[in-house]
Amino acid sequence: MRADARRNRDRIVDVARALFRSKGFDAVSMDEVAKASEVGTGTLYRHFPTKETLYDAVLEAWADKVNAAVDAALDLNAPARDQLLAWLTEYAAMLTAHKGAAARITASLGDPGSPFAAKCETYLSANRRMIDGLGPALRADVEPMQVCRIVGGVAAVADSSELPAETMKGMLEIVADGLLAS
Amino acid sequence: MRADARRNRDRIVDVARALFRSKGFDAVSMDEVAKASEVGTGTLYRHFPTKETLYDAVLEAWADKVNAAVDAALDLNAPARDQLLAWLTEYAAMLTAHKGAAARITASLGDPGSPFAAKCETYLSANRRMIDGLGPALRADVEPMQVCRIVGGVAAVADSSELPAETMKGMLEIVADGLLAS
DNA sequence: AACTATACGGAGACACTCTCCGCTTTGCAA
DNA sequence: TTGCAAAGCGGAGAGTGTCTCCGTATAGTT
Repeated sequence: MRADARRNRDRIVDVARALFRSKGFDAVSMDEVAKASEVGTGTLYRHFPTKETLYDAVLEAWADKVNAAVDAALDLNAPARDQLLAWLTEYAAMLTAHKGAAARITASLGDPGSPFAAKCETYLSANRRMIDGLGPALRADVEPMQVCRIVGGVAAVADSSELPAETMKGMLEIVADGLLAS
Repeated sequence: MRADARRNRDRIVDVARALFRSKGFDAVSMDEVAKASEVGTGTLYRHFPTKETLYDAVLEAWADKVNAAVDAALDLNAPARDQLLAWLTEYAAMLTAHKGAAARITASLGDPGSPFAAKCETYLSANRRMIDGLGPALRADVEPMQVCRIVGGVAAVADSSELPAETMKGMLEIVADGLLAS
């Protein structure tokens, strides 16, 4: 990749990240990203064929954070319920960090053709690790995909309704108790 | 309202219901509704100022069904868990009956200005009745709004990913167990 | 039958995603 | 250094969507 292209690409991602974070995915137009990045729309679309691929690039750094959160929760010297709740809270918080991200990512959970497919894999394996780590404390039949979908759904609602963390906590407690062996 | 206006309005709602049901909210344009209803777009927008108000009119008959479902679940001669699960299943099924409805309705849960505000009230009071009916079988602090949001979130995911009923059932069992007193 | 309030309908304003293609720049090779 | 092909740039505009404006037509009353 030519140096000017590299520079433009990096600047676009930085600018887009700031815009998406402050205004939400839907409220930011590609023209707006192009203008703020001081490139033409053609340049923008050369680097990112669709708006979603741009979003994917913006969210690139998440994978590392996800795995770190699993480790942190499992290392917690606390009952399984607290470990689980810590992870779910962190997981939901990451999903709602960008307005509009939770619904979009969660919706593409079963779709290998989605631009978010790689991120979904990361989430699934993180939940797999969490489930394995907690072992028999959880109900026997729980699947990573189920956790991804339930928490993703709750996070999407919280995101679109802009719920406070406190409200979120109450719902995650219900989900956590449902996931634990009874 | 003039007779021709009444006729047009009714026809628009019928046509729109069929279109939304078969193709989903997002995949149907207002032009398409107007054309299929054999009216101009101006006429369509006179009756329904926004696409969402049209959707609201299309979903008008739901309120009755919701209350009937609560009664049916409470009348069930079965353990509380089964009653709860029956209601949650029915509730989620109604939300996913129209593609795209679950996310839209659930997102407007706290917003009194939404065109779906009346429907949200219906759902909330239905869940209130269910919670009261099940009494101490449920965890003490559960709120109707929490149930609406959690089940709405799960339904929205199931809707967007077109999950089979079986997959849905597994997730609702987790939610139900989380709602029950432990 | 005349008249007026009401309703109709479609052209088009505006916003958005994404494409096409002529022009410019970069980086390599002579 | 200079020339040149490949790579990149940028913006006009195509296509599609929601929604508005306003001249025309019609229902219902007198």
